[in-house]
Amino acid sequence: MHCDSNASGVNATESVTYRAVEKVMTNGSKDPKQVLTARDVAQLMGVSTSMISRAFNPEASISPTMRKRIMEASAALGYRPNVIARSLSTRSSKIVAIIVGTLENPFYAQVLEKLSRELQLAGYQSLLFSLAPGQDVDSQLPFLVQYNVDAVVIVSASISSGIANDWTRSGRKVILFNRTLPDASIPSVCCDNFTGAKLAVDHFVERGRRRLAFAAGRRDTSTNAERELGFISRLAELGKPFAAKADNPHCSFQDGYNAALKLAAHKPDAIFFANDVMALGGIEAIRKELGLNVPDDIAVIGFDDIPMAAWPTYSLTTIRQPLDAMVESAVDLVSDQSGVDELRVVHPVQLVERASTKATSDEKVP
Amino acid sequence: MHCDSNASGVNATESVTYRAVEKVMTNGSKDPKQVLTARDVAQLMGVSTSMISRAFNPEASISPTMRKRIMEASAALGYRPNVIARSLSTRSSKIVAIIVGTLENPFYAQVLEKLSRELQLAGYQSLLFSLAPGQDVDSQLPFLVQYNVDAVVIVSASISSGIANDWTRSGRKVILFNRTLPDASIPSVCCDNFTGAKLAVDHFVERGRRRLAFAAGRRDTSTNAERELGFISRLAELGKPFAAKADNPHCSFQDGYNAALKLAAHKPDAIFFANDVMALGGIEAIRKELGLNVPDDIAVIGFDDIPMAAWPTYSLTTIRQPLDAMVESAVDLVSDQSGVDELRVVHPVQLVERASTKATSDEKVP
DNA sequence: ATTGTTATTGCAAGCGGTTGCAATTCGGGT
DNA sequence: ACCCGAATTGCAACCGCTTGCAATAACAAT
Repeated sequence: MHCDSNASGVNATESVTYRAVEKVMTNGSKDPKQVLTARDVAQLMGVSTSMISRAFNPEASISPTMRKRIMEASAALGYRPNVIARSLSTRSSKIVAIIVGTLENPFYAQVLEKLSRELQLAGYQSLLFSLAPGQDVDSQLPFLVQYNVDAVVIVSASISSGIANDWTRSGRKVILFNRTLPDASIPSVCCDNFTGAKLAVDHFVERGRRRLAFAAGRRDTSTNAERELGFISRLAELGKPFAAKADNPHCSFQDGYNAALKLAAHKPDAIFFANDVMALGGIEAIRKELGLNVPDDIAVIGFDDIPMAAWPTYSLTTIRQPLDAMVESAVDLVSDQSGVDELRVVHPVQLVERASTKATSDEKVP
Repeated sequence: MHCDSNASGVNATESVTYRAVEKVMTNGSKDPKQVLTARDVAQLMGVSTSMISRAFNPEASISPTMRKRIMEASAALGYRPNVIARSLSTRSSKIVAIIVGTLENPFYAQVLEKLSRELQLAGYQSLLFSLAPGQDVDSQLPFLVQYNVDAVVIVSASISSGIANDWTRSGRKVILFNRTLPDASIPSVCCDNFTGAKLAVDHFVERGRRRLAFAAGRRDTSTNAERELGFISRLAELGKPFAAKADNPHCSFQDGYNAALKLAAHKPDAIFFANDVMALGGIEAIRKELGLNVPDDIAVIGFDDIPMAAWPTYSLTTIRQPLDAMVESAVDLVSDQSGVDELRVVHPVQLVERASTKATSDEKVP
């Protein structure tokens, strides 16, 4: 390989750039899908492909000048290492799978959006798996191994702990978002659902509500269980009676609507919904179906603080999940920066007061 | 490697299964992240890796019996070809990038959910790129080439046609969803925004509305432009006056809210919003801020038909986008089943009548 | 100048599949 | 039994990048 002049490393980026274009052209016409490879760059520069590789690997041993030259040439040529090929040798794809259920609930849409954004900032790309209703997380596992993802973030939906354990043992990371698993030692990031529910109870009680009801979400989610437990135990602590509770299969608007109707039979003056979407449904039912007023007849608190909770029509008091912080934790867990010691990250919540719990003596909301 | 007995290929699946487990075990303990490879299966069965590969490739030449044996063994062993490795030689990763803007608008959350689901059914996985507000599609391109995705579906957001062209020329597919680009020959799937807007006008006019206003969305989206054009041209056809128009930077709830207030100055008796989310914001403003009634004082029509449009409080008449059909088209384009002849797929829309446009003489909505 | 150290670089063997080509096997016809 | 073409299968060379190891270059010390 006598590869003429450029091995001398002339500083003239000019000439390099020119070659670049030329190469791209010839290559491009040969096979349209072909892009620049490390070898192309190596040949152009008169070095070995190893050096190209090392230039892009921060840990690798390579002289600063060489790295600089390569980086500049690559930039000029528009070369970027092929992640797919790289992941074959390194066994790390820099892609993480995000498994979500339905995005109907805006909270999860937000989660997905922020999570993928932050992951990208941390150098990961996200492979999206959205489960059809009733579809199991486990059903997606085969795909995950095919794509050898570095980590799996499971947002919502239940997962059989057995499988999850297998998976963690296989060296991949599994992170539960807004979910926990009782026994298993799977890292998770959640908010403090228990305390959140207590805050709701206290808020109701402080405002003179006496007949509190709870509209539960899906039975099989830890999130729901914790909120329910917080609600009930706080009532017990205060020696207050527990008006009623309704279970719901889907946590949807419609569920909230139905729950409100069902609970109405017990004449509650306050309802705590397992999440905001349900709360909105509940408010609809209370107003349109029962002809009652929120908050005068029935005060309402939700959970999540989705954007719609702030809309004037609903102006829903709710327990806010610290989404940004939670996402940040999740990303940390994925990139493993924080030690593995902290398996369960729990973020504090905050009650956001709006009109749906204005004290009875306050103004009326027409 | 004297790999004892099994080369004889006994039909007893029984024994194969047993070996399977054994193999997984030994392998697993050696390197936890290691999973079964084609060579493992090949060795166990006493065939070459080529055959394993061919068994999984429908086109390949392989005897039916052999394929059957391999498939069964693979199933028993839990082997699945590694897509990453495969894509290195085939240059087709079976992954498609979906680029979305914000998911705040539930319509796009729905699009994303369905699209990824259908793509998966068609054998693709989706790599998600969610753009931060103001971030350009082009900024994501480098990542796309790194992951050599088979196709890119751009949902929302504007894209510079130059880049898009480069990209298509490079052999990858680009598909615009709910967007078109004027000059370029980039395939797109949309609904008939133009006709949709006309339907809205007709609907208003039939119900005796005389002062129609339009609350536009983002200037730089084809979708918005088409809806606006349809609205204005239909009014012109009918010889009706055009009351007013408001532009909005983000298509958000807040934008709709503001637009309604701005338009109120022109005393419209009907407003067509560029999308549902804006329409909901508009209704809020009309009720809470202006103290007016929908539809008695001002009738409202939206566009998209998001789930919330059906909520009792809003009961929004809207132009429904045939989401399922659109997604199906997009998937077809990705998998290239349909010839490339049909570059622009346009789906018909449908007006869904709800309370927000009940004829003035009808009942009042309290 | 010579030798010892250390920092750089190149070589070559993978990573897990795919695929053109040659070798082998299998039927069938005569 | 023998030969021929078609159907199967194995071999080996990639795909684009990483990395252990050996070779070389660079530089300091004697």
